[in-house]
Amino acid sequence: MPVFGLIDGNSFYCSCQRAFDASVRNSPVVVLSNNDGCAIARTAEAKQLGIKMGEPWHLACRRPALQGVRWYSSNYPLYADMSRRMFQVLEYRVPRVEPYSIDEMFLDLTALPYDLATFCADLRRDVLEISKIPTCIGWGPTKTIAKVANRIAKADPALQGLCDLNDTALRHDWYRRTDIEDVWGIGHKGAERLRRAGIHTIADFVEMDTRAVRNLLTVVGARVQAELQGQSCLPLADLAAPRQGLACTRTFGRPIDNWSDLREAVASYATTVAAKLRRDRLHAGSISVFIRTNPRTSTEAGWYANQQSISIEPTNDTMALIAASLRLLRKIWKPGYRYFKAGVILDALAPAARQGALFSTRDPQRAESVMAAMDALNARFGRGTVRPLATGTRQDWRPRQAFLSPAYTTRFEDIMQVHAW
DNA sequence: TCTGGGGTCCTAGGACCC
DNA sequence: TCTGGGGTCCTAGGACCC
Repeated sequence: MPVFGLIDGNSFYCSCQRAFDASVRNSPVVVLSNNDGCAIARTAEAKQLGIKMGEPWHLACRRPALQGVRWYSSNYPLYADMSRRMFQVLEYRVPRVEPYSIDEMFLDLTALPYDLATFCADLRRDVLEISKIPTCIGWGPTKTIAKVANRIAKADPALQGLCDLNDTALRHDWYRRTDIEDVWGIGHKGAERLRRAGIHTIADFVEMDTRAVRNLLTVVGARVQAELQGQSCLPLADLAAPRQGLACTRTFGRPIDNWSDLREAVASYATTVAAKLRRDRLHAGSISVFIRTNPRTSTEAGWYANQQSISIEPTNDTMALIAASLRLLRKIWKPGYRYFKAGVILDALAPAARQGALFSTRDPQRAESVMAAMDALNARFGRGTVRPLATGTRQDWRPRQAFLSPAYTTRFEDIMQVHAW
């Protein structure tokens, strides 16, 4: 019988901020989405004050009850690096670890020669001590059950951050008390359908006829059911699956109503996504661009959204991707609208093995050395040090990040200084 | 003034073919 | 008289995840 564990960082982004700023260690903390739009991470104290996930922050921050709350713009380089540190601690202690998201990792706890409750308690302590991230761990015979266990560990403080759902009787006791919507893979729509069929708890769901589940929720729901019944369908993935797509999409700091700003924005999104492509040593064979006005504030006449994609000769050259994205943008752009968001999406990714196209229109070697030089300079002196002219110089459409903390672990200028005397 | 970004997987339906 | 059926491939869109 396999045993899967799931460890996840409590209020992960907030905990990353707290790790470097002792002054907020006891305050309610909130981390905002890109563009400082809404709350996407809240500490327990912030949740207690009634701050909701996804709450528009420009409204919420005025509530008198939120006086003592501290908030930050999101700082992804910091969170990604903290995630890597957490992974390292786990990798050293657990035979196999599968990173699932920035703050969650599945653990292979099968046949460990230890008492699992003691082992996991020690694991939590080590992760907290070394990577400064408080966590919860749940475990059971399948990934989906481990997710349920983790959720219970998080919700019930009496459990001290740990929950064991290996035992069948104990599991069914929790199944009776847990809403089916709280299960990994059952979303809002699925739960609504199940409710209409009289299914409310996990206990109700595991007893359903499998064909009925398949009818209501397709094969995906049937797999969730099997996993909850204790039959493992989702193995631990040793190797990260190859990436299928890569995107850079952003809401502008202010609406854009002219071609030249929009062109700059799309060119710089293409530049960002091309750099990611090279970082992962991939080529893209397809590119799409979309633009849209704000559906919340546009009248029907003022609303417009469009998208176009094309296949391209596989490349990771920034200049080629800018050229392609601007050709697409030219096709969908219409004057007279206030655009609020745009994006560049790459698909048909494949390893960037050099495969000398017979009738290539570019000089791949020249492009490659230019890109390598650009990447090296940006790695050495900071992102955006060298970038194509097409990305503009003022860039005053960039998203707002008014409450950004330093990138404590990934920028030389931002490393903390400690004074001892 | 003001409501995120980046992914994966599945299905339905159209185009095309024999 | 009589107007099919079954396969593949691709894409758009939905649902879900963190």
